[in-house]
Amino acid sequence: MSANQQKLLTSERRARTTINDVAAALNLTKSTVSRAMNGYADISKSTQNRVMKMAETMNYQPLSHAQAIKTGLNRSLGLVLQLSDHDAHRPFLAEFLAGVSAGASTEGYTLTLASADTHDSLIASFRTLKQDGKADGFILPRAMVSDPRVAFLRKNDVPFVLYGRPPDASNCSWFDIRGEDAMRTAVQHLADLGHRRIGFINGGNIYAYAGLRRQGFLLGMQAAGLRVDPSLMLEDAVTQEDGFQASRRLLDHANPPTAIVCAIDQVALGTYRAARTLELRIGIDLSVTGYDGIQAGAQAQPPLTTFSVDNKAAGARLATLLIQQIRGVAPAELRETVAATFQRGGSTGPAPGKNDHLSNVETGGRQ
Amino acid sequence: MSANQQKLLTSERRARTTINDVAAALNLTKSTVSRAMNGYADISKSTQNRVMKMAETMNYQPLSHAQAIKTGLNRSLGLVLQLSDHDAHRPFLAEFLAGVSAGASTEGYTLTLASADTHDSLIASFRTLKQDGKADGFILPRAMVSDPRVAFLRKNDVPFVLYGRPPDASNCSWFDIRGEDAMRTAVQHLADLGHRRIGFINGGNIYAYAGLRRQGFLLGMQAAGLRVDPSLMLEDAVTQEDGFQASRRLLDHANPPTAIVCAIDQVALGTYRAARTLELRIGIDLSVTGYDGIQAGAQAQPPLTTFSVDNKAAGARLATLLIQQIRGVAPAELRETVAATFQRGGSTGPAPGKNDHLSNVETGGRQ
DNA sequence: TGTCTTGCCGAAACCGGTTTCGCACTTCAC
DNA sequence: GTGAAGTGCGAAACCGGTTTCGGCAAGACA
Repeated sequence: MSANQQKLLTSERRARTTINDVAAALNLTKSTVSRAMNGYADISKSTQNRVMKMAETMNYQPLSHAQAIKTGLNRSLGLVLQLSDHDAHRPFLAEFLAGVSAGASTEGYTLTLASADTHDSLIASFRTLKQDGKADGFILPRAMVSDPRVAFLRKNDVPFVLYGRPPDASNCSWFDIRGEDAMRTAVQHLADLGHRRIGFINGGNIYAYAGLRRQGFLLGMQAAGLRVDPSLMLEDAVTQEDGFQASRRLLDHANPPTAIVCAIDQVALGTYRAARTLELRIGIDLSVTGYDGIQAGAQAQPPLTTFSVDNKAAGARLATLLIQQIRGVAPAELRETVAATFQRGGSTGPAPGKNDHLSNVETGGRQ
Repeated sequence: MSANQQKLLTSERRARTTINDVAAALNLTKSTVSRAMNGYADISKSTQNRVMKMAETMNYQPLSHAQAIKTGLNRSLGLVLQLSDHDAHRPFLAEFLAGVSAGASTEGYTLTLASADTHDSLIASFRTLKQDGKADGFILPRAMVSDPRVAFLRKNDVPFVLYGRPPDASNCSWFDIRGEDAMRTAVQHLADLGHRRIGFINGGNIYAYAGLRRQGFLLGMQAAGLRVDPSLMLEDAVTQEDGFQASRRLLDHANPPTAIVCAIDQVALGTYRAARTLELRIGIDLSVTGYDGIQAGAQAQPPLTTFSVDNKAAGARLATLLIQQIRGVAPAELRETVAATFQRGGSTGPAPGKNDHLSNVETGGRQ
């Protein structure tokens, strides 16, 4: 390469400042600079400060893949999309990914994305991503009850953080929204409105959240002093169509509920459809609550009473938890939950019925 | 490190086979192996074959970040999400990203994701991603008419591929769906059904597709021999609410259209709402077409006549185009378009009106 | 004053690749 | 038979970091 070309490179590609540049500027060797930046004990506090300051002013940041060749760590977080996931996941994806990458970038990390459609390719994705040093650890959206990703990563000692709380918590770190509290609050809210027969349509049974939300519903019923009718509790509804079918079953019940608690907004929208086919007015003849805070719920008529979830913030927290774990913090110490935000819409109203003095005159009970 | 620990590492972390292993197995030096794998001319065909075969059987693949330290290329594609993007983008994101990462992985590449909310952070994302060697090139979703990303990347000689065709095509490669053909087909379809007054609601003006689709609409009108009424052409509608407002304006027209061509499904759903408020029956009193093929359109009553787009395939193609460009193919040679798939729903029907012998008896014209 | 720590840093090896350079060996022309 | 050109590979430098090792100087202790 000619001197001219060299010069061109330096100016045009605005050559990065390397560790050598920093070392030269301080009259130190690069080994000293390296150890100073990594906080080795055998570097004096004063030189460490000098190095740090100089790195700051020279805008020096070590090249992650140059470090990776020796350390094996690339400063990048992995995330594998599963296309088989039901649609409820989709609307959040943009916010969630934005949150993850934002959280990662505040610590100098980046996000590496892969996708898988089959079960085998799922595990293979994790394997190659880790082996090729493309990811130092993984974020696992949608914790499942029996999670093959967890099994694989745990076995291979790869750091990971779950979005959700699995039943087998050993050596896991996680972030989650307390969906169970939301379900409990939903029941409370409905009970306060005078409802006594409350149905429940749970989400996907393979996911960890389903068990929690069922429990939350039961706790709410108990706290409100209401009897639980097992025939009013349905499981495993993840789409709007599922919600429609399940709602029809509940509403066709000999003694139908006056309110339905749904574990997922999409399902609640299915309840809207079911109510429409029966000419029941949502919020008057039938109350419904959801969970997730999707946009379609807010746009529905009437707006859905639900619990909104900040998926962007969740992604950001997951990223920082994972980074801490990669840096050595024990997984069991990295567990966090936050509450969902109750969002009252028009889909919940006073319980209808003859013995309800609150009910509107024109709102007769049905049958 | 003790010999024991060394052994442990080797067995447990299933040490990768390195270039040295391959060289040793063949009694060659690693420099020869490297040049053989990279197709240097000064390596004989026979040794190249031997090396390739051995690499295959030993399952050797060079560590991308080890190469990157010398070459600057990391075998990873960059993609920066813009949260400000309107919602129409969201439902496709999962498929699109899955397509990109799938396309990338077939060539041994991975996908690096970043996000930005402000304009400044957008360009900054590109800059740092490239400077830190986290991305060899970029995929730019949603080409804009005046695209700051393009300006920046072009100036800095960073490879990129657009999803969409910008007006200033110089030195750009792209993949796109021919939305203009779809608009033309939509008009043709409506004209065949007897419609003569056809409105048009275009999408976001900042995006490159808007100009193309408008042109397609006009071509369709011309081909059908229909007069274009400028007051029936509206612009810049990207949300359902936009579509509602625009549709109301069209339907409140003194001489309203009997059909509306929408450049976006979300907007078409807004037309549904507008029609409902005027008690117009979609597909009977008013025909509507969309574009995108979102799920909500298929679920609407009646199902939306639209043009569906395979975003997963698009993502995959974009990835391979970008990889080719990174490998040296000239950008101008990497341009591809495909057609959208016409999907007839119930939202388009015979034109209503007194002089239409096809119209159902009970379907009177309005006014 | 001599020796033994201790603190602090430089020298050099190393990570897994790429790339330049030069040398030995053939091939060909004369 | 000799020189020149061309072929095919090894040796070694290099990329930008990390990590081990060793040594010097200052202080501690006897």
